[in-house]
Amino acid sequence: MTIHDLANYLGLSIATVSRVLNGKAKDYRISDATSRKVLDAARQLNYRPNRIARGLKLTRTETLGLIVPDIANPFFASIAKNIELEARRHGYSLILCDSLDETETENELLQLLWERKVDGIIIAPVGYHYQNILALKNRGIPVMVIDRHFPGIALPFIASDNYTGAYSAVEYMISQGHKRIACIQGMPGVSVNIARVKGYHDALNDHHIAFDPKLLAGQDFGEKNGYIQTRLLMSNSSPPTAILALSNLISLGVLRAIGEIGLGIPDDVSLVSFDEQPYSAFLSTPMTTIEQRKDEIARLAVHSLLDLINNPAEKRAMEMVLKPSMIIRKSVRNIL
Amino acid sequence: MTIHDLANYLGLSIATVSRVLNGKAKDYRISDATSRKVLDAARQLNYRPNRIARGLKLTRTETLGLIVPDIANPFFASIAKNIELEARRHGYSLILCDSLDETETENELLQLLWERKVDGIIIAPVGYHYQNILALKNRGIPVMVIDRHFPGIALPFIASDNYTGAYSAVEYMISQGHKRIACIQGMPGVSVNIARVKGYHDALNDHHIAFDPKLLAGQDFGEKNGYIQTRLLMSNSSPPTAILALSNLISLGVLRAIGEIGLGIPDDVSLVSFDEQPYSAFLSTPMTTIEQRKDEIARLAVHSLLDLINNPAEKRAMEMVLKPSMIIRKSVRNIL
DNA sequence: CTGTTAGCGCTTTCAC
DNA sequence: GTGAAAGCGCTAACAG
Repeated sequence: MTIHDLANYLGLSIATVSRVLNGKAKDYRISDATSRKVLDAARQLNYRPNRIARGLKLTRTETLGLIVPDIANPFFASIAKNIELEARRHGYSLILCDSLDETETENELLQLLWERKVDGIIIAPVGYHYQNILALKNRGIPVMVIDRHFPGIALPFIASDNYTGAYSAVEYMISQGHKRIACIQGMPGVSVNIARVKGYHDALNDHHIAFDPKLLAGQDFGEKNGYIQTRLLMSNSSPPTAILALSNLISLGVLRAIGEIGLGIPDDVSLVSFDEQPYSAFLSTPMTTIEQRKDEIARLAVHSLLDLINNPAEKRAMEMVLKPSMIIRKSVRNIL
Repeated sequence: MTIHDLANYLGLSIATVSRVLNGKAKDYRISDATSRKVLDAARQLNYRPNRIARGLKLTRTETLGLIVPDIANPFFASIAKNIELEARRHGYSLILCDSLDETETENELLQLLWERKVDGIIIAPVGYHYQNILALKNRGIPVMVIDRHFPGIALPFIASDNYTGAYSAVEYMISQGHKRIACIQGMPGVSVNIARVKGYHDALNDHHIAFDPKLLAGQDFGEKNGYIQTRLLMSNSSPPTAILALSNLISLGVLRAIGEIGLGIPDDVSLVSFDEQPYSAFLSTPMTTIEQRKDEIARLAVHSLLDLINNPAEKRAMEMVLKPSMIIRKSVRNIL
């Protein structure tokens, strides 16, 4: 069932049919009678336009690409959901790509999305490499970077104010009497991580607590990293009394390690984690977390991207930073 | 940069270029010299075929559609990840669609994927309505149903043995001395739910425990449902000593309710939940769960679908059922 | 061994 | 008010 079949059936030309179907009947002064006939027949025969053909002709696919480091991570899954919904509301479909947190895979994915002629890309990058993202943008395909980003690079982004998030978490722990506060970080060199570590560092500094390099550990946002670093940290001669985990997965690793050692939270160690999750309140100890506005990040990403797509003229750099909030539960002990 | 530009640049015809690029140099006895020149130029000029044009010509887009009820649910997020990875490994991209667990949305999505000419569809259906899925299959587009399915309908599916999962969970609780075992179910009428409820029912029966309709409650797989039903159940004149939650989200609701009432797990109520999660071991009480082979479901779904795509002749119905396993932790108390 | 050409299904300019 | 025809970028049948 092509537009041709439909035109034949109606005894009209495909041009007329196409015009009616695209709501351009008025523009071409097509008679109401014809219009109605076309619409009725289309419904009757259940005609659906071939979007591939349409895309080729219009050089516009009404498809967006989404690249995330790990769609199984509830943080990204939640963002992906909101992006899909918002995109669909505007007539766009989403091609989902998981980069496995690998730069090389990410680059292949970028190529792929180019070949597939998506109208725009939303990417939560691995974070080490922006060349290919920039290259794509320069080839004319609109890009929005979310979460991890590249300060100083002309790539529009939406991110949380990670610095403030970490700063206030540490300040809170200090207010509860903690002085030996460890930080288990994600990937060093990645903006999100840099900002959080700086927040950690500055909060310590501003409260006249010397920064102990031994208490800053870790190298990625995964669970295993949280586990290993906690085991290491706690076997230290003077272990920390509190830990700041820079991701939801890391804190799961902390939990596993602490449990295995036979210690308790917050009795033996206090914990604050980035990324609120549905289960955060129901953990062995309800966890104090730094929550990001996932829904807002998604909504803004789609809107800004569509804006970029529809107004390619405006080359203004967009940088949006959202304030996170702290949800205080019971994982930090007052030791004053 | 089209194939035309490339051909012009090389002083060759687009046919030759196309053939080399598609690895058909041998078939057409194209000289090695020409071949090499084409390949080199393609790399040099960073030529990438336009997949939209290719798709139109070949009536094959190398794209799969994935419809899930809720991509933010870690169960589906995890499946989606494995599907995306496996599909990509075979050269396919994935269009992600979230049906919001609504039949109407699901139907729109099905239409959309048809318009977009995906080569195949993997769908975790809402579960109430199979007509449109069947219609699509009959229109010639291969479909794989996963998770919830439609017994007796000619739609290939991959699912867990939910009956056995529930049966063994209940049997285990009985072995620990429980007799008043409640079941908080998901959407009634949905295959997954029916099978689990039947397993619950039969296990009770086989152990000579009368089924009490008051102890079977709930109407969807969400957290809120788990919460409400638990509150209701526990305010009963003779509350259950154990609860079987038919989804990961439901058990989160149970946890919230039990906490609010001021009771403890497993001291006051025991709990077994479907769907193992990364956090299951770290909850207030490490939770005993029924684990499904998410990776295997994903892998099989992609392989079977590609099989269907490549061998449309074989119309054999595929029905694959995977055994779940029980992970015993500490959420069930022995009251013997 | 390589080139010419006919579409895939659609939108839109130009013509009447 | 409507239609004919060009062409989006690609593949493959046919021709040599």
